[in-house]
Amino acid sequence: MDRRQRKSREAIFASFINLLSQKSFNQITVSDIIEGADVGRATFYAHFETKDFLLKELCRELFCHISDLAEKGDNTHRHIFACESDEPVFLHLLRHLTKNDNHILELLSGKNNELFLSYFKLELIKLVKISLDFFSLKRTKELPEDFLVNHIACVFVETVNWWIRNKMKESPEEIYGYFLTAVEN
Amino acid sequence: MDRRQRKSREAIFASFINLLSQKSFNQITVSDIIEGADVGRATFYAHFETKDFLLKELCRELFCHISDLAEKGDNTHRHIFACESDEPVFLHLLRHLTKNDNHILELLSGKNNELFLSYFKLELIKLVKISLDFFSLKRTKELPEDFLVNHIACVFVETVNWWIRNKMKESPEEIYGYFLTAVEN
DNA sequence: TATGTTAACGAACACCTTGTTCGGTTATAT
DNA sequence: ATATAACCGAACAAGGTGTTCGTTAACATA
Repeated sequence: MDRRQRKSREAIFASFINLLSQKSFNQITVSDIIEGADVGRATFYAHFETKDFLLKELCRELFCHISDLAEKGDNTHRHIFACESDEPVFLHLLRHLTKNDNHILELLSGKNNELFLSYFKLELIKLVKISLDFFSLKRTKELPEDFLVNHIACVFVETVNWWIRNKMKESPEEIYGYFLTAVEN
Repeated sequence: MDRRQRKSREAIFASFINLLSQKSFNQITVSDIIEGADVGRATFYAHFETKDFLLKELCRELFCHISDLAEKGDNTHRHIFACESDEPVFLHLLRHLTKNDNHILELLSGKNNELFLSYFKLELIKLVKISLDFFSLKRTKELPEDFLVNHIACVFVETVNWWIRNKMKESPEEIYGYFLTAVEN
């Protein structure tokens, strides 16, 4: 990809992420974004069809890591990134959060967290569906499977949300413990 | 309140609710609303400061019932409405949903469900906080209290969400059972 | 029934945001 | 060195926002 393209694209993303931690998505205008990115109006529209598409692209980049995990489909996994661990996927995700790749913490705790949490949940559902056996729940049989999948994904998302809201004082391991307890493993 | 005021106000709400089940909130314009309500532009702004305030008012009206429950604070309750029952609050709420007061089902299942679910959750947290003793959880002590409150409220909201998404085939009692199982009571 | 008040009407308005266009300029790849 | 392709910046129409104001009609009260 042309260096100019890359630069513009990244400047737009950076400006967008920056604005997302200040204003709500609806209040952010394209003019705000291009001003922050120091990029011409036409350039913005050359890269992204609309503001909504920009958001979608951002989410895709943010959560592609989870999607990768989901495609692997094993509980202890190895993937593209540097991390080559054998710990459970969900603990692994929590550990990733502490690194704050791509400013994901700002996004998940900012004014628009609902927005990103719902994307987060969508990806998680795929992941849970695959690693369902990992959860040796006592009462798996009492609940419909898709109810259970949805339930587990929600509990994880909300656990993460709670963690971030409370300044992430706890360690990934502790939070992982909370998650397992809450989901009754 | 002046009958004219009431009529305008209700026409605006009705038009708004109708639009909410078709378009996403951002795409709905004030012009759409006043056209549907058959009301002058100036009239709209005499009633509501902006479109966002209209949304807030709507949520307030929708969930005031839950707030009332929360203020009572007892598990088996009696309140302003016709229903004078002694069943658990959460089962009671589920039963309310089947009546679809104020088109709440359309709102909780439409394109903007995230919007209303988050308001729903806010109110529920108050309710859960008060009726926490009702949940005689085995491991209450293992988790921070506010984590637990948040957790229970989320599980209820997501149970409701799942129920509605799946066309509400189950009875309120069944869903209540799912909820208790999921939250491990 | 008569009267003062209050809300709705509707048209106009200034202002802002969106998404597009176009000619000229500059960086990039080979 | 040259062709390509991205960027700039200014301008544009279209459409949404929130306000204003004179006029009309419904309401409450007596």
